[in-house]
Amino acid sequence: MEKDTRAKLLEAASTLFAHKGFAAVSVRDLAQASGANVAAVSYHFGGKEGLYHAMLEYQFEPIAEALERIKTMPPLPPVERLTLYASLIAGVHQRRPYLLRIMHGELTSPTSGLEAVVKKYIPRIYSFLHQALTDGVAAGDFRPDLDVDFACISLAGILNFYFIVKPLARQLLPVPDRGDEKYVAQAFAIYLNGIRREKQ
Amino acid sequence: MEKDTRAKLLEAASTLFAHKGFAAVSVRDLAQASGANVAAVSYHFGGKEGLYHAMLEYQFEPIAEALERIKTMPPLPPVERLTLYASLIAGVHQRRPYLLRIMHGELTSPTSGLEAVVKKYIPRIYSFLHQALTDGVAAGDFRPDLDVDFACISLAGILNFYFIVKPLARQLLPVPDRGDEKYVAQAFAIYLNGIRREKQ
DNA sequence: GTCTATATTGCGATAGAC
DNA sequence: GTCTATCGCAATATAGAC
Repeated sequence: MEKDTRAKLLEAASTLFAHKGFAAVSVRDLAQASGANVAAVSYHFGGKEGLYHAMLEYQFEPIAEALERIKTMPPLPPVERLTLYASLIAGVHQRRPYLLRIMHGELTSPTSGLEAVVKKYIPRIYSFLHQALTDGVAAGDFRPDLDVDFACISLAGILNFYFIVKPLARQLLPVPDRGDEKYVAQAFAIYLNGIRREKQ
Repeated sequence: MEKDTRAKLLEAASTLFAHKGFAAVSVRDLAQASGANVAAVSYHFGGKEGLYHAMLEYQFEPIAEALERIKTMPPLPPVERLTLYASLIAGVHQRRPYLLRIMHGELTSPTSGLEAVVKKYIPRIYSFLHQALTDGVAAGDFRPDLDVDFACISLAGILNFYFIVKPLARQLLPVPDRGDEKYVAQAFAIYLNGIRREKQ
């Protein structure tokens, strides 16, 4: 029980911060949920904020890995790149079920973690989408009048939103669980179909 | 300066809660931002939570009005109903620029306000979309294999996400401001084009 | 590395003067 | 209806024993 107090705190921090936000979670909550002592947070992470930032880095780990992997890949055709993004979102959500909630928590209610961690990753994801869409327009795959900046936001929105509302959707709305892949498949199909150049 | 202390508190509560979330805003913050006294929050709203709920109701006012208006309207064709929803989102955002942020704050980090206020409105909006999509599939406007539950989430996602990230997009990403209507027009076009039945 | 005990600060709420 | 002063409590953080 020595070294993995850190891991248990990161785990507890992920679920608690994801569900209630930074300000609504106390160090005592974290200690209790993880089975650690209150002092452990300061000892291992230098305080609540340090734990929060470490948790953010932990959550973004699969994103960072994926971005590195993509950099070493041979360039794909635009549609394949967008498809890769869609499957990336779904895949990352399997490994880090709270990442999207946490990230959007940072977007709606920014804390110091936005500057410290989140701002490192968002622009890189955005650039990837932007480039794919720009290339796709140039190649004639997508509508020539497409506003690429807006189209990036649309893709992120149509995919991310599902994972954010999913926990509450099942309690608020009559949405049966038919699987994340099914949602992503249909949403991405709608999007891709929507930005494609009209067949003449 | 008698009666409108209430209004000033509601105004300050809207911006502060929208930007930082319920837990991160103190009664002292609210008093200072509104020019009111700390005791005014308890006097007028029975406490911080009461003010928060009143603010939520105030934010949902345009939604409530719109839902009432729609109930008295003759039934529209499915595509028109979706179009109405899209323009409703844009129009409401003009009157209540913080509504979508606040609502999604409640979705990612639920407080008592979710049960008390938000849960009244979400299912009614969802039903409206669900019915329009179901009718559209039945009428042959939309793809017959469309999963209507998922398609509701997709439409909300593609539209709402923009308004949520807008404030930060301008600081994080190279997205120039080309107007909300332009975003909504393109995003809705993508969505509608995406769910339409393939021309044979 | 872990724990208890404690220092300090800030919180929400309200009693009571005006 | 507004304000000051204050109560009681919970927050983060840490000193020091183990």
